[in-house]
Amino acid sequence: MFKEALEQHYGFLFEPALMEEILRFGSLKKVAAGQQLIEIGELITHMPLLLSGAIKIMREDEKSDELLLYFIEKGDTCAMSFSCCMGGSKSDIRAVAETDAEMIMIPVAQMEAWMSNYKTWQQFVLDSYQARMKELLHTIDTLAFLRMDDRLLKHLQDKAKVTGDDHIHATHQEIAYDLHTSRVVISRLLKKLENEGKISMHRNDITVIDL
Amino acid sequence: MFKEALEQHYGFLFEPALMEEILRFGSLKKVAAGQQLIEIGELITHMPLLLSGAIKIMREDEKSDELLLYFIEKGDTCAMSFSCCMGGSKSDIRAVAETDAEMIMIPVAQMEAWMSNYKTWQQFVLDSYQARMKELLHTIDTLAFLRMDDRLLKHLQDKAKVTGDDHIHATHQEIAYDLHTSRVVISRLLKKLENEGKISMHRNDITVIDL
DNA sequence: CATTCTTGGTAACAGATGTTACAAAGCATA
DNA sequence: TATGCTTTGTAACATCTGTTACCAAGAATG
Repeated sequence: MFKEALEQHYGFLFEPALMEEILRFGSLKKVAAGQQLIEIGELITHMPLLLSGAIKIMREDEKSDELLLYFIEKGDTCAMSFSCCMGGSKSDIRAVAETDAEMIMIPVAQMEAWMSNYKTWQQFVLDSYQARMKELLHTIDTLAFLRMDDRLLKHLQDKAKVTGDDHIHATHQEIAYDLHTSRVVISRLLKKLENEGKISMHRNDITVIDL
Repeated sequence: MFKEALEQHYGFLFEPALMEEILRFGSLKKVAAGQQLIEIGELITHMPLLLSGAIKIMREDEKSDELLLYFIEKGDTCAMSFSCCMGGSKSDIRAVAETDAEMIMIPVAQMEAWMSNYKTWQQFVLDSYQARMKELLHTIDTLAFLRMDDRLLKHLQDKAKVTGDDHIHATHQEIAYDLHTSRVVISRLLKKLENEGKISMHRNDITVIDL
């Protein structure tokens, strides 16, 4: 059962009666790193409460160009999934497991009921919206005000943080996709960061020194 | 009184009892174009319901570099002001009247009460969040996937739309601030757009042809 | 060991954007 | 009209980012 993990991450947020309901209607979902959770345009039927691991949220344009928006960690949920559920609309984003992850999936019907019946749930949903909004603003700051070298370093630091490991296992090409640039640009800037002593590099392994 | 305008833009959204309360607790605020409504870091005590005109929402970094996030029009509200109010936190954005504008200001205390008591208000707040989230995603798409010439044209089109006037009265410098670039770049690209027949230019007046 | 595939390094170039500097045009006002 | 201020045009250059091409190092496999 996932009772313990739920208690640990959400027990202080939700009232006992609501915890009961979550246990009753929620189902545990385990995913492996790299697995896709939601695709753009897909209808969302459940909302995830993350228990462990990290999820990366991506955006894509018509030309299939990608961009990493932000990571979601334990104790978080995806407020966008909520808004999509409620409105019966389709997902604006793609969600991919960054690490192995566990989450509780709540069906739409319950969410709507809880919104009226549980003050703590209402607050949780509003807080989630606010948190995601802040993340999006942060993403905008990064895009508008930083150059690629700083964006890259920040990305590596973020990635080290959510995985809890200062060793990053990713190819230059994968990083390039996240930041919406080309592999050559990433290789060039990584070399520069290494010369500046902020990272060290080996094949398929970047160590973030400047955390 | 602002009863008529309120009925017109929000009557179909809110139940009669809630309309009553809005009339009782809300106060009308009129602002002139260019006037600042909210500054970054400021504590927010009221939430606006826009009746007429348009508001532009700006972001700023530590170096006082600016960026236009999006416009708010009649029938909209600023979901971020809501989240700030509820959390008692400070504003992440600056709001400036793009045109003369009228709005109803709702005090924090009422908003919180209505959230529990009026289903239609709850829905309105959630819809606002979703709408603002979509705007932010749109802003991110623009920053990540478009080059400056397309961003500029899009900006001019947006501006024409919210003011309801295809003549834009702005200096190149002002446009440069909104898009976070330099005046020279804007002059260069405007000239290019003019050559392409998408706009025509005179001093302090750009006419958007390609709407 | 030889071969193949993946990954990373680098050069050379193109294009977009940012910067500085200066001139010219338009507007306002003495 | 003369003067000064604001706004715009443009050249020249620097820098950043993206693209293409090719090679080399490392890993995997026969």
